[in-house]
Amino acid sequence: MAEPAEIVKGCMVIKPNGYAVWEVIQRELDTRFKASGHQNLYFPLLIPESFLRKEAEHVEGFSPELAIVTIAGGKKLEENYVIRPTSETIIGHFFARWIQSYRDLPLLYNQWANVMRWELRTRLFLRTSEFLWQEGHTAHSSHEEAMEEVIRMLHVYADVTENVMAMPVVRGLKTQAERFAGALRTYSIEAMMQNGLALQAGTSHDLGQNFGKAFEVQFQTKEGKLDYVWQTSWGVSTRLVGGLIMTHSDDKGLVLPPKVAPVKAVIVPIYRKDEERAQVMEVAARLANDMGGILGGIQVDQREGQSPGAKFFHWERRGVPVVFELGPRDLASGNIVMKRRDTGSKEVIAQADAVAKLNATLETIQTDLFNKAKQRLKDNTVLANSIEEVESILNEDVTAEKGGGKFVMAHLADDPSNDRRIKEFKASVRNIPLVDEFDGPGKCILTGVPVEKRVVIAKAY
RNA sequence: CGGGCCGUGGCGCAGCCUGGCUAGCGCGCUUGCUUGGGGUGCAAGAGGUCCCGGGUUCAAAUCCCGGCGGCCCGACCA
Repeated sequence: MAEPAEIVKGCMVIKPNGYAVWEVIQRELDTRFKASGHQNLYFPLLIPESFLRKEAEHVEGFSPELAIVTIAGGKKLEENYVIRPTSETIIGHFFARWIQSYRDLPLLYNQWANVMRWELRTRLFLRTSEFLWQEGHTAHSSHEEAMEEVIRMLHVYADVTENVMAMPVVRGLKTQAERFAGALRTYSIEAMMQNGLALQAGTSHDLGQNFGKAFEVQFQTKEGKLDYVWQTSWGVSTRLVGGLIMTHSDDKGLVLPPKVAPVKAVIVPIYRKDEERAQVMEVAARLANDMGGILGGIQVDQREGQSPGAKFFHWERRGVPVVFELGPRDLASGNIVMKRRDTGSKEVIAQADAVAKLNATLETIQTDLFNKAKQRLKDNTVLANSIEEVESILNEDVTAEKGGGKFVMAHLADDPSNDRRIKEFKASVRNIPLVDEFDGPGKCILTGVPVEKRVVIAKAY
């Protein structure tokens, strides 16, 4: 059916229409990675359990959700393997062997892979036990350089979510309580879904020298001294597809921004008799070719035995940005009917203008979808100046059946005890935005200590 | 690990309480005709270990016992 995926035993089956969207996102990310000097490589799925234990915080953070292989080849293993929940440890192991000198640095690697985290509660695309992702892993000779990388990749993620997926995000620093297990600092991009809930859409970590020390990744500096490398890691997953769906879709089905839509436009032919069919198909094929053809994401719906109405619904449900209707009436007039998926508006245009109109419309849809999402984010971001206010805003939303979730901006100190207090409201501190769009410094609403800026508090997926 | 619900053609379900004819409905599927500018209509047809095992009974999808599987709600999470 139209659903892009289904779930079995907590794991995801991604169907062609869902996977095609992921492929577009992959391509957009990958070209950006390459452009910033990264290379793809691949590490094993199975990681010796002992590797995990080398970084104390890391193993503590991931233990509860590990899937472990204890038997292989019919025999109990001397040492268990874990199915990778992420690859920092095995990569640390190899970095130690590959890096000797500052001349070997930086190492800028990325891997496209699947990982497994045994979640108790799964949700299609947003939280499944197995998911596809990319994980970037880099090693640097200084903390400054590593931090530049961390921030650079955060912006790469935001670039793709905002400019390709039309999904606006808040870039920021995670609180200490929320950071990646084993990292010094974690940055994230946070998106707001249509119901106002937050979705962590990507993370970028400053690993400091934690893994360098745990795996003895040392290098000789220019000055001839030994030092541990500074590492980063960053990742986004198929969760992005879920975010995309929940950002733009409506009651009729998917709505895909043109830049991620695998199929950008479909021509639905309308005819009664065979000779009409032949004439319509000929023009449809010509127009489709002019518009870019099948490789350009343009299709003619040639299926027999389906009424045009059924075809319209079919493509609408799948989120195709533009659907054309072409029938005998249009052949006579030299026109074609163009319909936008996002607004539902129909326009009769000259066939001669079809290519130009399509391209212009695709661009319009792209920017309209982004602006609409951006406006929603803005409208549902509110200030709070006391913990009571935070609570009441967050609680209001519980009653609102179709959402009403908010990004609550408040001054809050980065202290795990403060995070715990927020958790009582079934919400969390999403991040501390890089750019302060509000009123600057203030006093923590819980402790009164001075803080630089407001943090984002929200309920999240 | 707590609380609730459910296993019946591919999918969604009814039937079960109160046992009894050939196990039914919708969607989907196949074939033919018809229709076609927003889910065409008609006709014919294919498709079933009623989750598994045991028990009660003349008789079990239905009642009893045991098992297995799945879903939803809460605490962990990209």
